Amino acid sequence: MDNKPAPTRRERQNAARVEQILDAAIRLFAEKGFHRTTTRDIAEAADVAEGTLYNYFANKDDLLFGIMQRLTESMTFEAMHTEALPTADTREHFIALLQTYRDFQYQNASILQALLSEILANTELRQRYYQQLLEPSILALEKDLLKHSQLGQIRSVDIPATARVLTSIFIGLFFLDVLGDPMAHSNRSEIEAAIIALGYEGLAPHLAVE
Amino acid sequence: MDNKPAPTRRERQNAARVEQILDAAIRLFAEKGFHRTTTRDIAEAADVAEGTLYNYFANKDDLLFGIMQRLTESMTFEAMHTEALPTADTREHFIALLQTYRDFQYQNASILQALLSEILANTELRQRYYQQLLEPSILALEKDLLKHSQLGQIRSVDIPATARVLTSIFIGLFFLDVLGDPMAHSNRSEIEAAIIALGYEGLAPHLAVE
Amino acid sequence: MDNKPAPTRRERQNAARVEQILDAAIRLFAEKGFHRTTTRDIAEAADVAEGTLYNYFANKDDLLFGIMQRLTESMTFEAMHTEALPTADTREHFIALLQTYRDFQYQNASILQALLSEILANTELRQRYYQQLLEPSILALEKDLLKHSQLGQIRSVDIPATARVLTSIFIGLFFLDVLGDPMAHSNRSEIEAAIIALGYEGLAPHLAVE
Amino acid sequence: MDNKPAPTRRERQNAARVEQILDAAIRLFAEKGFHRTTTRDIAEAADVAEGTLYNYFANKDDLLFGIMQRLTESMTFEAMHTEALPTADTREHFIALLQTYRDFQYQNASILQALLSEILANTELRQRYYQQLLEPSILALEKDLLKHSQLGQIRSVDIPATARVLTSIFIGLFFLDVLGDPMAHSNRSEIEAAIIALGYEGLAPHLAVE
DNA sequence: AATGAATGAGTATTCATTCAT
DNA sequence: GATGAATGAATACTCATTCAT
Repeated sequence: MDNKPAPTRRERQNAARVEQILDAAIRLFAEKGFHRTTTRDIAEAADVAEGTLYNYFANKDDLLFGIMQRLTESMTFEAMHTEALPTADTREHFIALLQTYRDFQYQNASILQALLSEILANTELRQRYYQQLLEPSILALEKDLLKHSQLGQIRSVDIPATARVLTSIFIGLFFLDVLGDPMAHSNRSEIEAAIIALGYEGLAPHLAVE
Repeated sequence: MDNKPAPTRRERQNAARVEQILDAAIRLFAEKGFHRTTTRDIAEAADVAEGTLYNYFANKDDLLFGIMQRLTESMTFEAMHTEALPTADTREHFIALLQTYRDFQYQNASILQALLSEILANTELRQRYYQQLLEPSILALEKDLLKHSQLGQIRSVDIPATARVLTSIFIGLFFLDVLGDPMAHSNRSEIEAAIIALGYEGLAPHLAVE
Repeated sequence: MDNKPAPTRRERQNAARVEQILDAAIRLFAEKGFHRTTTRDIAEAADVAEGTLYNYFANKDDLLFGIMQRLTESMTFEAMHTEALPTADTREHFIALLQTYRDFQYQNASILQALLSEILANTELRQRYYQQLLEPSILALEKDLLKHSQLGQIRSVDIPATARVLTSIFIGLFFLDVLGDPMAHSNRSEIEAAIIALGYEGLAPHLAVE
Repeated sequence: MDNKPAPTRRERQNAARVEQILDAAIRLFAEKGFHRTTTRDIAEAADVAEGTLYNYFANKDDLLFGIMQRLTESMTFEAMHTEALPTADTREHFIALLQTYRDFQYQNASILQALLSEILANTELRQRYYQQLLEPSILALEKDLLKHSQLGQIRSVDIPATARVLTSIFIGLFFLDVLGDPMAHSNRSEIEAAIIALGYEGLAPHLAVE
């Protein structure tokens, strides 16, 4: 069934080198930003010679794309599997959804911080990020909302707009965390409770239908 | 009451130069990012000599702080005046609040884009941004929520957490816009309607109390 | 009559810097070749900072073009003025022509050596050299030969071909000199006599018409 | 008489590898020059690994010496055999001599172009070239001129100087060709006729002795 | 205050050469 | 012998900052 040939030793070594270099780059980019990190820094942190970087990445920018690539693969495998989440109880479903996003952010915190700054300043990276990660994520959310809407489990709303709002919450929270907001950093569960309270029950003084 | 002396011609000229330089820097930083913008670029765009920049700003980083300063003043004067917003009808109040944020983002779009990237990568700037802008904004929101909560106009919720969630929405939306999401860019009013629908009424299929 | 404004001090300084840098570059390129000369070498020899080079030349290649430019101007002013040479006695005329070429080569020996190597390897430089220097030189020679031919002072020959042969002699002699041929270096006058003997009287055992 | 043992298969393979590598190097050096050609380029063009180059040549410079060596062997076998040229008619003899030089240049055009640039910039190569190729060539020419002079077939001239002039013509013509002179490239036979007209009969309006 | 030429430390990238496999 | 990944010294070029005018 699996017709990929077993990777040769050389291929395994190559893959290991790529990981080794990306790990170092991610750490340093997250710490001090892309531009303040030199290729020498990366080489030292990865414990290879500077020239070796260029055997695996065409140039410094290409490291960013490599990091993006890793994030994309991470998302494909670990997040967005909303189908696997419990659907019977809608409230539970959204709680599970929140957890999925939170886990994704936690597991990729360094990568996200390493990328975010450059995403804002580098047009090509920005487009790749939107197309490979953000748009698919928004579309998955739309699909999920649509399903629950059709089942009558949520009120009829503007689904694309709502998907944007939810996505904004996740992005904004990550931002708040990076910016050092103590609560965003340490009280994530309370914030998630507030998201549920806000998004599911609403702020209005009302009576939810049982 | 106003004991500032009237600005002299010299002071007015100075202030004009500062604005002229900051305008150029904001435009260029927003366009291509802080690191890809050279002091020569800025000097040319501001129509002054490179050396002149250093008569008004200590160094290149200081331009960022100058931009931050301008943003802070903008916020102090234009946003956060939640007290001035109508309070009688809570729903109307929140709509007005959304407009306030939206106007602030629109009027300062270039500045925000110019700053955001570096805020994520520059520790000192990050801290200033949090202390001067984000924290006051969150606190104002908390105060506002508290007032409406005490008046019984909104349900009892975790106010600090809810303030973070609302702030995240605004930040995240700006992000989506910058990243090129077509809806975040062109259908802001629909998204704001979704925020109200989501945050005020909630997604749950319920009966709002009249 | 001269409507060029007198050069300002700054302009004079600029021109002086350009000369200072070109002098250094010529010397070093002639000594060790273009590729074995670093921009640091040039800066040191010219007694300026490395960055200063780039205030006057776009890049390292541009130094070659600057050197070419100087050679072109040198030729325009000093050589190719065959009209000024005595024409009454044809033999004398050709001797004077030889002297003109020799003087040009001597005065520009370093420049020529600095350029020749790269001319052979750099397509753009090669084309510029041919168009700006070699072709005009060949054409001037053709014109000169034509004049003497029409006056009946030389035999009827294939003028373009003969101009190429004469040009080849001058180029080839320079080459021999650079390559270290002792005679080409030290006995130029004997070689010039041989050129006259060869080219004017010919090798064939004959009787020249009086 | 030939006491070289027959080459073993190993030796033949070695020689073939050397040729394969030199062929690639010559082509690339001629195309883009020594310094703009990387060892990787050469290895790829020769279809061997970069490391393999170093089993046959000590370093990159050594490739130049290898190319020189090939040129020297080419000259030894193909050119300079002036003894074999017809001598009865002197004019015919010089025409045959020109052909010999022309053929040598045509057959070794790539090699010559590959070498010439570096010969001007690399002292050691320059000396080798002079000693192994140019000087022998000049001496052979001197010998030839001396023979014809003693036979009374050419006028009495300064033989070493004349040999230099003739050599210069051949070098200079190659140069003109490389530099893109259309006539030097396409009308070689006319130029050779001009050389004979110039060098044998002379430019002076005279009567050649039959 | 304004200028802009000069500075030189800093940096991404290249590439000849080595050497473990 | 052949390979090609690893190396790291070398280098062209940039750009924030200074300072003489």
